Amino acid sequence: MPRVADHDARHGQISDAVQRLIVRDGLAAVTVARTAAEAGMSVGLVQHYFTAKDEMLLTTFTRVNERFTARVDAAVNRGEAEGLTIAAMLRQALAELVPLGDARRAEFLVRLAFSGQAAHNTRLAAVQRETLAGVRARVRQAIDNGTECGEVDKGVDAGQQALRIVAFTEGLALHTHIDPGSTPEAAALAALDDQLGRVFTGTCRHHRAQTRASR
Amino acid sequence: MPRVADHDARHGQISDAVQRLIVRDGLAAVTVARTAAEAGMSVGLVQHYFTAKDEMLLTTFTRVNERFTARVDAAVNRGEAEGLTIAAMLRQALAELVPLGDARRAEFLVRLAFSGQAAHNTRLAAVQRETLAGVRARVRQAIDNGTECGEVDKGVDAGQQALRIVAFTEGLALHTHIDPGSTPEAAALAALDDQLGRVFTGTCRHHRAQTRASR
DNA sequence: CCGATAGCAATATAGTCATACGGTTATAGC
DNA sequence: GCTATAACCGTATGACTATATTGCTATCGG
Repeated sequence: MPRVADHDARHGQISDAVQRLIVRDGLAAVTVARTAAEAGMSVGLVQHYFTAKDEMLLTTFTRVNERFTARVDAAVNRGEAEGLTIAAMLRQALAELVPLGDARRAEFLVRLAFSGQAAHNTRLAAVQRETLAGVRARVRQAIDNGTECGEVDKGVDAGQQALRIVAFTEGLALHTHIDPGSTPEAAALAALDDQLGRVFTGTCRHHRAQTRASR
Repeated sequence: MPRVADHDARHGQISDAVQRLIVRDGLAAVTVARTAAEAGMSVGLVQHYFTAKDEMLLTTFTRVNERFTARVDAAVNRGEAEGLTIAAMLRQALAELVPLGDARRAEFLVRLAFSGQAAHNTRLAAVQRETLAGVRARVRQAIDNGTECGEVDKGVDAGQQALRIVAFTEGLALHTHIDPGSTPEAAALAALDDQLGRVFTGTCRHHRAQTRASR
């Protein structure tokens, strides 16, 4: 058969170009011509890999969310490996949502840009909803583990608290972005700690935290 | 002089049309031609009142934010008139941020749509930042009043808590929008109550709450 | 009552956009 | 080495877009 190309790599190149454009100039500035230029390829090639612009954006959003979820997972695994308390581990994981530093800031801008579109695009909305559900599920699992372990009081509703913790974190992230002046890094993280401290009130009985999520 | 028109009324008609378009089809679907049609006037007339599309959008965003802030104030005044506790009054005011019901949902969608744009438009960002600052200031004032009155413990940092409460509320609003299934109205309001309950722990000493903001 | 001017409309213009399409090149299998 | 076919490019096309422009109309001040 004819010559072969690494489709996944190409999709990645294009998605990365889209993300760079969004971060630099906003979602409205993303055109397929500009994306092609940014990715260093021709318009025709972008078309070859994405039948329509919609597909390109959906794929980009999906990939961003996957990477985002992977970062949260990585933070969880790292915390676990380092033998941190569940609360400390959650803190690291949730800090991934807040736009501190270039990487997180870029990711946040992309997710924010798509938030507006998702309201009128079923497929984008689904991706967004599932990502949110995933983060909530992980936090919920951590709280459950905390309950079993002793860091969390029995009787707290894990699902309810997970919802509140994630909501708080996202609001904090948004405000950090809108007005970094009155929400400096230290204040944001302190707020996060405080919120977590209201749920994680105890100390783990085991000497090693068991935080493996079902996944 | 020639015939006169009510400029403010025209601006209002056009802004309202823009808002309806955003709610129905998203910010990307807003064109001056469609706006004119939605407002029931000619393209030329829209141009007569707004020198550029940017101006039109900025004015729309400004008006939405003013209305939004006014609603928060109205809720405060209403609570005050009804002799509610400061906590109850704040609850009503903050509930205005959450997209429950058509009016609040529409307003939320418009604010969300502009959030993405504000990241790359200084003037939109300024409006957004000032609106946020206004809401925070009102919450802060309420907490200060609560401290004086006895509903809030002395020693709580009003600014810090106001920041956290507003952030939490906005996160809750966002999640209510993204996934109303797992964030039903009752759950959102309960979460809000819980968050407020962590700051407003006491009871007012005076028989009438003093909640007048400086403004 | 009249003319200057704001209000208002219709059309022209220049540009951008997503997408279609025709063509070239390289290579995997035979 | 031939050939089918994926990879890839450049440009054409037609739909929109924001905005400029031109001109008509109604009415306020004198």
